[in-house]
Formats: sequence, structure tokens, C-alpha cells
Amino acid sequence: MARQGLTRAYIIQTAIDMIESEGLHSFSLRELACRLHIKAASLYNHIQSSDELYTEIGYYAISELKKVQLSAIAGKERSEAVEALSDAYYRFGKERPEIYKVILSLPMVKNDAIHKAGFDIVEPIMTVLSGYRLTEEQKMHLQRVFRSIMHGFILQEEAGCFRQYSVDVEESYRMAVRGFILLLENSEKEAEI
Amino acid sequence: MARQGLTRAYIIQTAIDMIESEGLHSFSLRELACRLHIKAASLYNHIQSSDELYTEIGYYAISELKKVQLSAIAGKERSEAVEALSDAYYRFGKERPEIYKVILSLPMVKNDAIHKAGFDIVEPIMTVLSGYRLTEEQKMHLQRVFRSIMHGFILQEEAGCFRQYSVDVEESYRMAVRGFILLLENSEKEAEI
DNA sequence: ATAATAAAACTAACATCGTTAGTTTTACTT
DNA sequence: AAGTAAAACTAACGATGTTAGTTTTATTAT
Repeated sequence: MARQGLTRAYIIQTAIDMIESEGLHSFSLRELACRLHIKAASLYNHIQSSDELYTEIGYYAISELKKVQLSAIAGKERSEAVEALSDAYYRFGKERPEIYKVILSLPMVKNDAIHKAGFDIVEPIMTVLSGYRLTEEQKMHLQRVFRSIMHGFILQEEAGCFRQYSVDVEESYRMAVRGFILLLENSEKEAEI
Repeated sequence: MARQGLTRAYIIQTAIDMIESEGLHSFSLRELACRLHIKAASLYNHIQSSDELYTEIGYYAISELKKVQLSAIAGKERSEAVEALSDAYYRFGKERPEIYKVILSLPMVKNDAIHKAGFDIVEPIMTVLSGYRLTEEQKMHLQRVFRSIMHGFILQEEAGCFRQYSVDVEESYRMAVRGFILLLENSEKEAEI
């Protein structure tokens, strides 16, 4: 087959497109190769392993998520920023569920680069929390709490756990965020003492 | 090979043992068969598919989780019960991470039986919330919020997302639960109006 | 222009996975 | 003792990720 100007970046982007349109489950290196008009083995001239590919896609997903968060909180402060960020996070998880799932599969533990990318997710949250009068330690705790709420909610909704009752799901989410804001304000009072 | 008294229940239990001791990732029907001194194809005399097996394991996991929750809240009320339940849930996720992951992989959407099993997770939480003066709708929302917090936290810790900072992880969790209790009390006030 | 080189494609194959079809053995029932 | 149904077997299929070894292509150096 005639050599084509296949870029590593193009391959990754194609993989992302496939995952977003047809789901993470049905994705495979062979189908990716097919879409690129290449045999599966030829992929290994550009990537080292499927793990490496997923890692690369994970970077992309994290950077996209960060982008969305940052643009959401731009020019906002405190509770308004918290709500904007949570809203953006929720929409990302809902509109791009397959890409969001890739982030989950990242082995945060081992890979140092991914570990570092994790900071990209934390950073916008920390920025928002800086609008509150909190100690550094409080911010660390609260950032974890905030992520847990958003992450847990998205995953459960995606898994279909919320279909049991007909109560509005987005209203539940807003309530969760409101609860976090309550905690924030309460923590602020404690920090003042 | 001589016919042995292989029970469906025994096969499922063996699978659970393998998953708990060696991880969900490295589990396969072939290894399960090997451990049972059987060829992989013979498994199909007892189960219909690997999906069915995972579903069965999911039932087990959910019932275990429910057991733990119920025994934790026995004789407790309100915030004490909330803390006890959250504590039990957390310990379950931490001590039996591989089994907990099986619950995640359950396709809540399709399967009616699993859908029903989902109620088993919800029930203990609803019991605790009944100690608060809330409307039914509020309880639905708050039950989702509570699950999201616990679920999201466990998953992120398991994924290694909390290793970035040296702040105590369990303290973060307690803070998250405390935030939920704040929200509960606040919702109670709103319901009174 | 031609020869050398390195990148990128290829073919072929391996091990593993879930799964199916068809066959043989075992244990229980009549 | 014969018949039957359950439960084991062997053999194979298609799909997966991956490796080794080979050929083609495009670029570089002479």
C-alpha cells in the first residue's frame, strides 16, 4: 500500500472520533487500522501499545475537560463560579460520555505523566475555591469532595442508576451542588475562628 | 473426566473468590474452568454466558453491600445513622474493591432483575433518610446525592486520584459526609415551611 | 541521476479470549 | 440391565492485542 502521510496525532484523533461516535466498547485497534486503510500491525509503527493510545486519548479528554471548566468559570466568583463549573463538568460527562470513560480507565497510579495530567482537572476547581477564605488543607479536602460529587453523579446517571424514580435528575444534581456550597460557606466560618 | 458435583452456586462462588484475590482484570472463563478442573466449554453446561455470570456476581455484591449497610445503621438515627452508613459503604469499597467494581459493570438499564437489585442499594439509604422530616421527593433527590458522594469518592480514591496531595483521605471523606448532613438539615428546614 | 537508508507499509503467525457444535462419558431411573 | 439426560470432552471459529520478519516507499547523500 502506498505510504500516506499518517501522523501520530491524526491516528489519535481518528481513534477519538471512533470512540465518540461508536462507543468505547466497540473500539479496537483492528477497526482503527481499517478506518485508516492500514493493517493492524502497521499501527505499531506509530504507537507502542494500545495502552499508550488510551493514555494519549486520556490526555486529550483531560485537556478538553479542563478547557470547558476554565471557560465556564471565567469572570465568575464564589457560588456563581461553583455552579458554573459544576454545570460545565456535568454537561461534559453527559455530552461526551465515551470520552469521559477513557479518563476513568487511566491508571493514575503508575504513569507519572498521567499523574501530572490529573492536576489539570484539579486546577480549575482550586481556582474556584481560592475565592473562599479557606486554609490550604481545607481546599485540598473540599476539592476532593467537589470532584467526588460531580464524578459520582455522572457515573451513576450514565449507569442508569437514576432511572428507578421519575424525579428530575438535574434537580438532584443542583441539590448536590447546593449542598457543596453550604459546606464551603460553613468551612469558611470555621476557618475564621 | 469423572463427573463431580459441580453446583452453579459453587461455580459462582469460585469466580467471586478468584476475582477478589486476583482481580477482575485477570479473571477469565478459562481460568475459572481450570480452577474447577474443567475445560472452558464445559462451563456452558452451568451458565449461559459470561454476562450471566457477571450478573450473578453482581447480585452477590449488591446483597453483601446491603447487608453491611443494614447492620451499620441498626439502632441508629439521623446523623449518627448517616455517618455509620457512609462509613460502612466506604469500608466495603476499600476492602473489597474488585467485587465493588463488578457492581459498576452491571448494565442497570437493560436487565430488569438488576434494575430491581438496585433497590437493594437504595433501601438502606432511604431508611436513614426517613429519620428526617422530608418530603418523598426530597428523599429521592437526597438519596441520589448521598450515593453520588460515596460512590464518587471511592472510585477516585481507588483510581489513585487522591495521591497527589498528602492530605488525609479519610478526613476528606468525613468532610464530604458532614456536608451531606448539613444539606439534610437544611432541607429539613425548607420542608417545614 | 543513482545509491543508500530509514520509515512505514505488508504478510504471517501466536496466544488469549468468549463461544458453539458435535461427541463421549457418567450417573441415575426405569 | 437398558435407557436417558446431564455433564464432561474435543475441535473449532472469529475476534482481540501483539511480535517477527519482509517488502515497499520516500527521502537523503553521493
